[in-house]
Amino acid sequence: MNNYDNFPLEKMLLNEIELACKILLVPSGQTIIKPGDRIDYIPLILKGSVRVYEKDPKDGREVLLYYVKENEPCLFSYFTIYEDSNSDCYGTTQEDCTLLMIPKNLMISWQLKYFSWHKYISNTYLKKNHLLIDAIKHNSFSNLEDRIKKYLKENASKLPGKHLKITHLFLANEMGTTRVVTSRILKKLEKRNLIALNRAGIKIINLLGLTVHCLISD
Amino acid sequence: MNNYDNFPLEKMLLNEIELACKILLVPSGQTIIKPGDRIDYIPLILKGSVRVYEKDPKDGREVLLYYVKENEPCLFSYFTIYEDSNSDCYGTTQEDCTLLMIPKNLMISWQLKYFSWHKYISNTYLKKNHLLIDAIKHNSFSNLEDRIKKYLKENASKLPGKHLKITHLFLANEMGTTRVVTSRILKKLEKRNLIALNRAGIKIINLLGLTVHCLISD
DNA sequence: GCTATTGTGTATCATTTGATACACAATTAT
DNA sequence: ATAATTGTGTATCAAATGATACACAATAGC
Repeated sequence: MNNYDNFPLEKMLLNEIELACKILLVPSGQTIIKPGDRIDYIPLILKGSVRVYEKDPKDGREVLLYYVKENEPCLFSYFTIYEDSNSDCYGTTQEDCTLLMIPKNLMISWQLKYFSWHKYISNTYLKKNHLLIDAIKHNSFSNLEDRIKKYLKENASKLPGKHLKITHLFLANEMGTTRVVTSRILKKLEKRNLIALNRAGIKIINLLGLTVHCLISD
Repeated sequence: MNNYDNFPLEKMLLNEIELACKILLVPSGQTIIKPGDRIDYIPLILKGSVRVYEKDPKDGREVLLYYVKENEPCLFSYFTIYEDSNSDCYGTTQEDCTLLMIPKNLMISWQLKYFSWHKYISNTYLKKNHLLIDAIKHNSFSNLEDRIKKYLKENASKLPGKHLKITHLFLANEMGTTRVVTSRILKKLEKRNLIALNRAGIKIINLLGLTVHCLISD
């Protein structure tokens, strides 16, 4: 009946949550946190997703850190629980979001009081940590083309018609590069018949295993 | 009197530690963990430091994730506490190390029983998380030259004579690139009188703020 | 309808990084 | 002492990426 009782948490904790937390509805595209913001509440995403990223001090180019998805707390802000520091990243909703706003001070006491909460938070940590490590590996190991291919595959696989409705600029930001470079690579992929491009987005035709080397030149 | 009582932990917990854990002495350069290894004990570094990194499946090039330093647990292995998965990174001692080996199962119960332990572990998490984020930003934002400069500055500042005793190959691995590229950039820095090179290592002469742009061409 | 904005294609050039090959000096092993 | 190994310098070429500029089509706003 509550929309936040799909967590693996004790009933008592769920009661506490209901008493202490408020629910916030945020439309898509809203920046809910930015560098310098003070954090008093930890948003936990009940519905939707949030993109966490930073910006280059010089040219404003974005660097994607990770996404926070459904039933996950926004740990970018959790970093500030023990010390009273402020955020140094951006968090922008990618869809319409339902956020459970948890008062910061309760987070700690719950960790000690409820094992389920402790485990839940720890696991989210671990997951995000793995994502960060993956990002590092991916940035270091792979060239842009492979990274774009992987991104397209991962994000389009479940979509109807494998059609990703994003712009080249958005993809460029996801990759931490510029629009021109992205368009160039996308065009190259289209010429090889791996994807189809049009103004509505990118349609994935055939992106097989990660390192399928093209034997036919161009 | 114990060499692990410099943690901000309760006396009772320290007693438990003494009862349950063994101390391991590991010489420098030893790989204490590698991909596939099963983890039953969490090493906590009492003395020394451990380099945590992964390797490119293709050409074996290394990617540095972070260092674990004194009084920190090796969280690369902590990832495997809740699930029984294995390591997927390397951990190599950089100096002679004294490790406190903590049985995996105790980690969880202590987190709930001792607030000091919980806080200690959480803070280590947060620190490593920040390091990972820094690594991502640094890989994306900066070119090799800036990254090398930053690395030299950070690592040589406290050394006698600001003299770093590392080889070009080692530095290349730290940067995730090849020896030739590293030598090339180091030579460039030497020509600008920022560093001095010799077989014994790299001596830092003058590496000022990160983005001091050189106005004199070459 | 017309105009402004947004998204895309593409050419050109510079820079960075990577790959390979080779020379040579210092150190270590035998 | 000689040979093997390790560490470094450097030249050459290729590939990837970045920067800039411009054209043009689709869309949105008026």
